[in-house]
Formats: sequence, C-alpha cells, structure tokens
Amino acid sequence: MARAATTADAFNAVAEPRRRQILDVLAGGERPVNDLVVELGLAQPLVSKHLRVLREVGLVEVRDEGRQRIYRLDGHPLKPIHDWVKSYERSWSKRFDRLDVVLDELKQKE
Amino acid sequence: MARAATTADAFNAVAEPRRRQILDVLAGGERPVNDLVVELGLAQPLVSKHLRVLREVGLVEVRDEGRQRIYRLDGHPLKPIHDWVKSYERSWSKRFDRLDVVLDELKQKE
DNA sequence: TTGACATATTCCCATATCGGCATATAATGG
DNA sequence: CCATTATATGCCGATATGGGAATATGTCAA
Repeated sequence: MARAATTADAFNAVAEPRRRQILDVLAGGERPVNDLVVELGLAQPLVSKHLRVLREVGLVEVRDEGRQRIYRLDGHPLKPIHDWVKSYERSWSKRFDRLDVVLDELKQKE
Repeated sequence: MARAATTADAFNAVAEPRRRQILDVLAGGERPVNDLVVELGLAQPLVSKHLRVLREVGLVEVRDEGRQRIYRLDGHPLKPIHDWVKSYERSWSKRFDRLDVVLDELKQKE
C-alpha cells in the first residue's frame, strides 16, 4: 500500500492554493475558462485540470454555452470543512479565552 | 519546476484525515505519543511523522516529560482556514439564501 | 552499566501530484 | 469543408507523499 488519493475530497481540493484562487474568482460570479486563465495568469491546461478536481468534489458546476464552458461556484462541499474547523474556534478566539476564565472561576466557587 | 510542497501550511496539514484524527484526540487534552498510537490504532512511526507535520505548521506543541513527549493542540493556525471558508458560508446556509431573496426584493423596488 | 521503554529518524517503495507541452475534441464563422 | 477559437486530455518529468521496516536517540530504573 502507498500514498492515499488526496484529490478526492474538499479538504484536499482546497489545500491547493491555485484552486482556492479559482474559487475566489468564481465567488464573484460565474466565468468561462478563459477568464480564469487571464485573471490568474496560469496556463490554460493547468486551469482545466484544477477545474476538473474542483468538479469532482462538487465545488464547481459547468454549463455549456456555445463553445465556452461556464463554471459556477457551489460552496456546499465546504460546509464539512467549516464545521470541522469551527469546533476549534476556542483555540484562537479571544471571546472563548474570556469564557474559559469565567468558567474556571465558576468552578472555583463550587 | 514541479510539484509544490504541500505539507508546509495548515490547509495541507489538515487535508490528511489521520492528522485531523490526531487533532481531534488532542482536542480532548494533551497526550503522549503512545496514547495517540493506541487510540488511533496506527503504527508508532507513522504517528510521529504526522505529529512532525503538525508541529511544523504550528498546530501542536510538544513538552518533554521524562521519557514521554506530551503533545498539545494549538488551533491558531486553523484561523486562516476558518476565515477563508467562512466567506463561502452563503453558499450553503439557508439563512443566507433567505437573505438573498430579501435583498433581491429590495432591489426590485428601487 | 545494562536493559527496558518511549519516541524520532532513516531508508525504501509505490503512487499521487503539479506543471509543461503537444494534441484531441468541440463549436462557430466564413 | 476549413480555419479559428475554446476547452479538455494525454503523456512526461520531477518531486512529494504515506506507509512499512529497521534503527537511532533519549530517558529512566535496577
């Protein structure tokens, strides 16, 4: 056995910076491939490949329009990431730090 | 040029399921390596390697205690992930769907 | 010191990945 | 049909990766 496939889920799809860039552009509205190529300054085949990965995990959808293919964002697959990360929010949030202090004090008084 | 390093940031560190498992266990409190080995049922060297990646991105910290090394969670590096993903929340949240409807209606009335 | 325990590191393999280049496929305009 | 435009795919090379096995390092206990 060897390395496990990594492009098979949203966590991995999004771990690649260029794919996040693509999503960030698409967040501003749907785009044909060439717009992405221009905006990101990447080679066209590279963009197509990244789009493929994003498609396979459901983060983008395509629609044919003449000879163009319009890509649109679908953020649903990001929800599991959001949920997982959110459970660690106490680690960095000042709000939670203060809450911990209060809870500790309460515990002292018991 | 070729493949870019992927274990160098939190996005990638966390893209590996077993590393998320490790963090999930550590979320319950600090642990020596062997506890992780037992709880996750992984080979010890493998756990040490994953811990190394997590250490390098700052997601865990170590403390020596006798012949054990106690690992502790530090969630701070997760904040950028949280922030990035959060900006896509409208994509899946029903709340935001309803907000969009309201905003569209307001726009109609102008 | 010696031996047992706890952890990290090294070497190796199989494979997944990103990027470049060339090429295939597909739709359109003439 | 042909040329052009738009996109996807295939192949290749370099390298990163996860896991296994063996071994190194480090610490304590007797």
